[in-house]
Amino acid sequence: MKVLIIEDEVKVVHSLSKGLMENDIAVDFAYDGQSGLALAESGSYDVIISDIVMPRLHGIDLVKKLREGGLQTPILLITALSATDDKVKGLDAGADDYLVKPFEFRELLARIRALSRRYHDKIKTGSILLFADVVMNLDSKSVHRSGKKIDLTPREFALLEYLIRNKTRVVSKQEIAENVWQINFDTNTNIIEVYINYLRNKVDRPFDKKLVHTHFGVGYILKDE
Amino acid sequence: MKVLIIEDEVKVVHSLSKGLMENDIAVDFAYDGQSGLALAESGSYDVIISDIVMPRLHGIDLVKKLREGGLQTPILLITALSATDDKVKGLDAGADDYLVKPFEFRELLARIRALSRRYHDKIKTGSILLFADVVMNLDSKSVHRSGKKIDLTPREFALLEYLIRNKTRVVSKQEIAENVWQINFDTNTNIIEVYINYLRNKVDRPFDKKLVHTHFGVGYILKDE
DNA sequence: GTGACTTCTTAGAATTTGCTTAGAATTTTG
DNA sequence: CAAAATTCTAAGCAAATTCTAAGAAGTCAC
Repeated sequence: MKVLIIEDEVKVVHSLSKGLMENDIAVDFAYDGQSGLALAESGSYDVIISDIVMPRLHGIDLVKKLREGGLQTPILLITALSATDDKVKGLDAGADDYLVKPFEFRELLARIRALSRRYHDKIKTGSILLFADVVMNLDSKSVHRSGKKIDLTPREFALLEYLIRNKTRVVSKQEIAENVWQINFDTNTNIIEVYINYLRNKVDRPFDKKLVHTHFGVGYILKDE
Repeated sequence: MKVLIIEDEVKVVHSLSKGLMENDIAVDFAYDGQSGLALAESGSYDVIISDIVMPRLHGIDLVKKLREGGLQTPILLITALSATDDKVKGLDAGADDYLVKPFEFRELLARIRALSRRYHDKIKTGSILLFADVVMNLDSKSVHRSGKKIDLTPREFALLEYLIRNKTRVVSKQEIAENVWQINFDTNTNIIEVYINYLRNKVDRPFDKKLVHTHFGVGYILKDE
C-alpha cells in the first residue's frame, strides 16, 4: 500500500510518515496543495491524505479538482476545525472520509485501511476496471488515461470494456462481433477494424505507450508496452 | 461556517467580527438593510444576523423580503428594545431566533451554532439534498439554486431528486422510467427527454454553470461544470 | 522480393439518438 | 364545473454515432 500525504506542517508529515512506514505503508508527501495536486494526479496511490487548510491550494478545492480530473482514489481530509460545515463541503466535493485534529494515530491507520479496502472492493466487484494507466468507471461511464479524460461513444466504450475484461488473451474478431455487437460475424464488414482504429485514435495516439496490439490473422489484445 | 452581520453601528460590527473570527467563523457585513439584502440573497451564508433598527430598510421588512424571495438561511434578529411586540413580528416575518441588546458574546455564539446545527442536522437526516449550489428541501418540497427559488412541478421535482440521489453515476432512461415514472420503459415515448428539457429550462438555463449533462446513448448525470 | 491476404485509414452515407416545440389529454384546484 | 396547471404525444430538426466502401499500407509464405 502507498499513500500520499499533503500537509504543510513539516513536523506532522514527519511523525505520520514514520508511523505509517512502520506499518508497511509507503509514503510520498507534498507541502502544499499545488504540488500535492500534481503528485495525486499520477493516480499511483491507494489513499490520499490531505490537510484542509494549506498554502497555495485549499484542501476542498484540491478535492474538487482531483474529482473533476476523474481521479477515483479515496481521499481522507484532515482539519483542525471541527466545523461540521467544512465536513459537509469536503464530502460534497468528493472526499471519502474526514478526521479532526488532534487524532490518534491508530484511528488514522484504521481509516486508511478501511478506505483502501473499500476501493479495492469496488475494483473487485467490477464497477471499476483497470488496465495499465487506464481507469474505466462503469458507473459514471467514464474513461481516463493517466488522469486525462477520454470521451468514448457507447460502442467504443463497450469494445474497450471487452478488451480489458479479456486482457489476458487474444480475442478474435469473431468473439468481438458476438460479444460487443451481438451479431454473427459477417466477413463482409470491416466494422471491427474501423472501431479498433477509433479506439487507437483516442486511447493510444495521444500517449506514448501503445496498448492495443494486433495479432495478425488472430485478433487483438491489450498489452502494456 | 460563514455568517453575515447587518448592523449600522460600526463599533458593534467590529467587536462581533473579531469575536466570531476567533472562533473560526468567517464574517461578511453590511451597514444598512438595503445592502444587507443584496448580500443575503446570494445564499452563501450559514446564518444571517441582523439588527432590527436600521437605516434604509427595517430589519423586519428585510426578513420579509428575504423569505418572500425564498431564502431559507436561518436569520437571527438583534434589537435594543425588549418589546415582545417586535419579537413576535420578527419571528412572524420568518426570523428563526431573537436576541436583545445588551447580550453576552457567548450567548450569541451559542445561538449561531444552534441555528447552523439545526440546518446541518436536516442535511444529515436526509430531509435536505444538496448538489453544487442546489438545495432541495424534501419537507417543504422546495428547490433553490444560489439562493433563488425554483418552482418545479411534482414530476420535475421527482426527476431532479432521482438525479441528485444518483449523482455519482450515469442513470439510463430505463432506470429513470422505472424509478420516477414507475413504468416499464416504452421506447415509443420521449417523455424523459421532454422532462429533462423542462428541468434544464428551470435549473440550468438561468444560470452560468450547467448541471444536467447528457451521456449520448447512455443516459444523464449531474455534474458541477 | 512478389503475390495473396489481412489490416488500417478515411470520407461520407445511413441510422440512431436527443432536443425542442406546440398543442392535446389529463389531473388538480378553486 | 370551469379554469389552470401539469403531464404527455407527436413531429420536425439537429447532432452524434454507426456503418459502408474503397484505396493504402502492412504481413506472411514462398
